[in-house]
Amino acid sequence: MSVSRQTPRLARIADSLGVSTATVSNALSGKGRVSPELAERIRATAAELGYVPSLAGRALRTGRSGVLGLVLPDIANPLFPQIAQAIENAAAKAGYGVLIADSRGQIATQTQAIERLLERGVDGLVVVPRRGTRIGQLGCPVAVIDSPSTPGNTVSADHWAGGAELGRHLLSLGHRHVLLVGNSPASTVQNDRIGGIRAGLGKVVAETIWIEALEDAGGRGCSLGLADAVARGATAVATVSDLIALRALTELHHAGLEVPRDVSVTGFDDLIWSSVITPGLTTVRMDVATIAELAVNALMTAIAAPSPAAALDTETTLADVAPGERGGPGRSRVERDAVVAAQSKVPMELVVRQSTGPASRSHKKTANLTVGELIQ
Amino acid sequence: MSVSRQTPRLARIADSLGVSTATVSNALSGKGRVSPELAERIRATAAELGYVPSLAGRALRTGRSGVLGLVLPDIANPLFPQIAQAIENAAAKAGYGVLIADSRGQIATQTQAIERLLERGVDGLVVVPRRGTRIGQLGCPVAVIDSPSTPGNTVSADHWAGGAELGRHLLSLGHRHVLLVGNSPASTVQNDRIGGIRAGLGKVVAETIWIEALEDAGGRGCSLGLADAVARGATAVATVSDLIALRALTELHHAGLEVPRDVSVTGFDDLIWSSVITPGLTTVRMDVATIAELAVNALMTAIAAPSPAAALDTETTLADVAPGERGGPGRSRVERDAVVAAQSKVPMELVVRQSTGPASRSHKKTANLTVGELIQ
DNA sequence: CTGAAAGCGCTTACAG
DNA sequence: CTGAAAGCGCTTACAG
Repeated sequence: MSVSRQTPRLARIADSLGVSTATVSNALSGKGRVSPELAERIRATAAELGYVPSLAGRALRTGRSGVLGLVLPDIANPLFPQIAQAIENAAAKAGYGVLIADSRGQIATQTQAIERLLERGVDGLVVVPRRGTRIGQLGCPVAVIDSPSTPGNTVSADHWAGGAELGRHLLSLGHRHVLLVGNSPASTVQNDRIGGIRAGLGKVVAETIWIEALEDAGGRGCSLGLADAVARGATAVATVSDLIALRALTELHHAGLEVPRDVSVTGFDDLIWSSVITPGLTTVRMDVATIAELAVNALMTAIAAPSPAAALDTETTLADVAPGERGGPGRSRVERDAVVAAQSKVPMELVVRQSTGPASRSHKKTANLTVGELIQ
Repeated sequence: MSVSRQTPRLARIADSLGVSTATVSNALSGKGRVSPELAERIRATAAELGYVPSLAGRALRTGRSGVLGLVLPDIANPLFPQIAQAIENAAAKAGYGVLIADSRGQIATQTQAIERLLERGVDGLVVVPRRGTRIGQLGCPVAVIDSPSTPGNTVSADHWAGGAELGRHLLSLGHRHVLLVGNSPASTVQNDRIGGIRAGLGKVVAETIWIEALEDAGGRGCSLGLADAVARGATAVATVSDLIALRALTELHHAGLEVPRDVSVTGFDDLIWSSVITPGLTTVRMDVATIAELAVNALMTAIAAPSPAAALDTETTLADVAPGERGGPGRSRVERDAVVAAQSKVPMELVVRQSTGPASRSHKKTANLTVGELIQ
């Protein structure tokens, strides 16, 4: 591990070379106002001295912190690590740091989280909003990662297309009666996924159940009635997330139904354990890296541009800028105010594993008794 | 959502009240050098104007960024969300932000991640180190979250005690032959957990298998030989993580063994889905909130103290401080250099669910055939 | 109790 | 091509 040492400042480099700090700054930032030779010498000394620029000084002068904020809805969502990693990655590439905040369940907390990040002077915000929340003008560029159905400007996976591909997959396996399982109808992501699956399935009978509604009636962790659905003729259970798929898998198992022999099961997200379990879960994966890159790049553009992005937004608060406050260092953040304008959809990828198989009608109701149970 | 507005600076408050910025600063920071009445008026105007201090200005002046860095080993580890949330939470309480970085698989990346955070001027670092990595002197206070067996200064869950409690639980259920499943013998956390379980089990036969070794031979996702172990007389499979437990659960299921009737299964960590599956997984939960608080508080102490914490560490690099560089704003970070000294162990909590039950010897080998299979 | 002044480290017009 | 100067917003001795 590196041994700590006295971090020299710009002035020290300037002193040791007998030049001005301005020249050192120019040389290091590569703006080309310095002769190539001098620039080279300066870079060499900087490297030798182990110079690390003070972000605080730069931030104060430029009015930019070099930091992005990441606001997550429910950190308990296992998708979080993927997103956080991808964003951090993309941000690092752009030379930015990532400050995290989560809105832990509460809707009010989301606002506070954003507020905190804003107070810390983030240059931009990546928000994965809570269900039913809309992110408005915030005082800095914002990229929203959500469903494409979300009104406003977002970057997201094409949940609908992913669902459609999954639907076609099930259709091609001969499934003609599919049970769709979502968690909350308030989620646009889930609605997109279900809508896509339905479209992919075409005329296939597809009934949808929402866990939230079931649990309101039957209590947390209540049965999803999967065995009943199978008894009624369903040959596949398509869920909107791997987490729900896991619950379905075990409920079916508990009912003595075997996957995929008796019934196929699918998820969404390709969470870490989806490939570990037996049978492996057929699921749909989003390209988080690409989504993160789009979001971060959009922010970078908005941050770099003085205000053009804001011009694309009708609700921009440019008028709020006090006259005589324009330009110069430390200029109001309002001028860069903008919600990232590009609405992008990133394709999803179907991952077929063993949890889906041909629809079979041969399944016997008695299959839910094991030999052991018969003997006892 | 809040409408963005021109953020006024200290001077504006000072101007509008006809006082000096020094007085405003003093009033707002509550250092008590201002008459109560004036202080009150200042606070009122600040609130009215929507004053938000510039962290950049403060950072530059005080030499402190108000930000902590969080370095995570493998962000894919599902434990990450819990830790990240807990740290963010604890940091927010202390008025600190959290900058994330992950070492994505590579060991070298961990060093880079730390470096990046350091360059951003974090005041302290919380590191969950990669297996086999040791975190040395870094140039700022560091709190390591790992196993208590890790040499050096750490805060962690008492994995050993948690394992012991689990072992006693299995013992009390009558288990006399337990299979322990770990991932890598290089992990001190896993060794602690397994050591604890063994201790709790007392004289019970306990064999340990390491997945890493198995997969080196049998390939990724190979069988863990659980059914064989059961055939040899094992009545319980105790794993070092819920993720492994999930794999065990499905492998056992696949082999036609029923949990907990034929064999009990336990995990560690109480991941989100552990209560969702059927049967619910018996596991051991760490008090992440407490761990995070200890880590953050330790950092706060080290940050506040000029250097005392460093004095506790024999490897401190105090000697590196250039003479004449002590004290004053912007003073070298080296002086605050310190690895948090307190080695703390936080108790873990056993969560008993349906995946563990009494040891039963009555299990029939034929149980892995379902009626359906017999008929076909 | 209050204020004038200095300075943290940087970048950016502006002059030369 | 290079430098002197100003200033981002804050806090902290130091005087009064």
